[in-house]
Amino acid sequence: MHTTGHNLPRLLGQARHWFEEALTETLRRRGQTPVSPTQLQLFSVLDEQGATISELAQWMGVTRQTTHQAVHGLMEAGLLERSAHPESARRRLVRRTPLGRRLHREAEAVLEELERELARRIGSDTVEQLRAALESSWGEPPNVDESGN
Amino acid sequence: MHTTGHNLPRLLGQARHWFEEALTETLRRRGQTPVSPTQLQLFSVLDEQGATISELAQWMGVTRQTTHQAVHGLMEAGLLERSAHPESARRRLVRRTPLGRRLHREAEAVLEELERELARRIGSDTVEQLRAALESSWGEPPNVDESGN
DNA sequence: CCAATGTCAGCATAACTGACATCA
DNA sequence: CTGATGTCAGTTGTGCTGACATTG
Repeated sequence: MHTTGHNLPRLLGQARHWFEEALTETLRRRGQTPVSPTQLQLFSVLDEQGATISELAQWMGVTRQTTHQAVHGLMEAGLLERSAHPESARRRLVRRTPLGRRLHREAEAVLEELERELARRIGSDTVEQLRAALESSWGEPPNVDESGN
Repeated sequence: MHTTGHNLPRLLGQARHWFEEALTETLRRRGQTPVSPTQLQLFSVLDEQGATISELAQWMGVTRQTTHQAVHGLMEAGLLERSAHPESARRRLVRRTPLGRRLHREAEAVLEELERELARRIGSDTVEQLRAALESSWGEPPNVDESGN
């Protein structure tokens, strides 16, 4: 693996890749509708009540335009639908279709199974510590320089 | 932040983004030669002895072609150079130029400082546990299904 | 008029596949 | 000849910015 032991961002990237590789490969082998990592991420931030494109964009940390195109792709795949927003005419509510809900549940289940498998390999306490560290409030990315920091 | 608390891959992605954002922004503000995240990754896997493109590709987990184009960009920026390989004429050794070595050292220093800052925010023991979890041997991405697993 | 929202169009980057020349 | 290596070319996906219509 050539793990130098150093370089935290690279280790984080590899870990994320481990999950995404296993998840998309599993869904693919089950013959599920193909979804990109980005689309899966959008899926995971969407709750049952639905949300607007702008809200989704904020939660994902990307632009409205990027979100728009991801939503568009998922609508074409029949996994999302838009309906009128109850509070305003210029907002549209994005929600999962029944098919989308099925895929979402399946993906969540796979992720949970992956986490259990990981716990079997490196220990459940290690996984818990990993999760705890990642869920801590890291705050904004700092400036290392003399300024504010 | 809308952290649902769940979804490990997303948490991993955010954490990696925290580092990369801070690193590239810091280097940019210092007026360093602009380098993309991919190029920084290539830099971090390259050791002092140099390596061939194929080796770099394996270490990064991408194709030879992708690696080739990243190396090409870094050569144009004057950060890498190629020399003849001592063992074979068809292989070329990729190495850092003196300028490249400077940038590499600087980036490493920034990453270390970022890790210290993170320790200040979430606790040094938490960071140590994070690193320990990531450095554990996760093995190959598993198949969740009935097959081999 | 102003601000937020959604949309369309175009661009940049970085990954991929395919094809091919070279050389041990 | 075969396989590994490096390279060139083309394609795709995904992010971005800019511009704009709509609406509260």
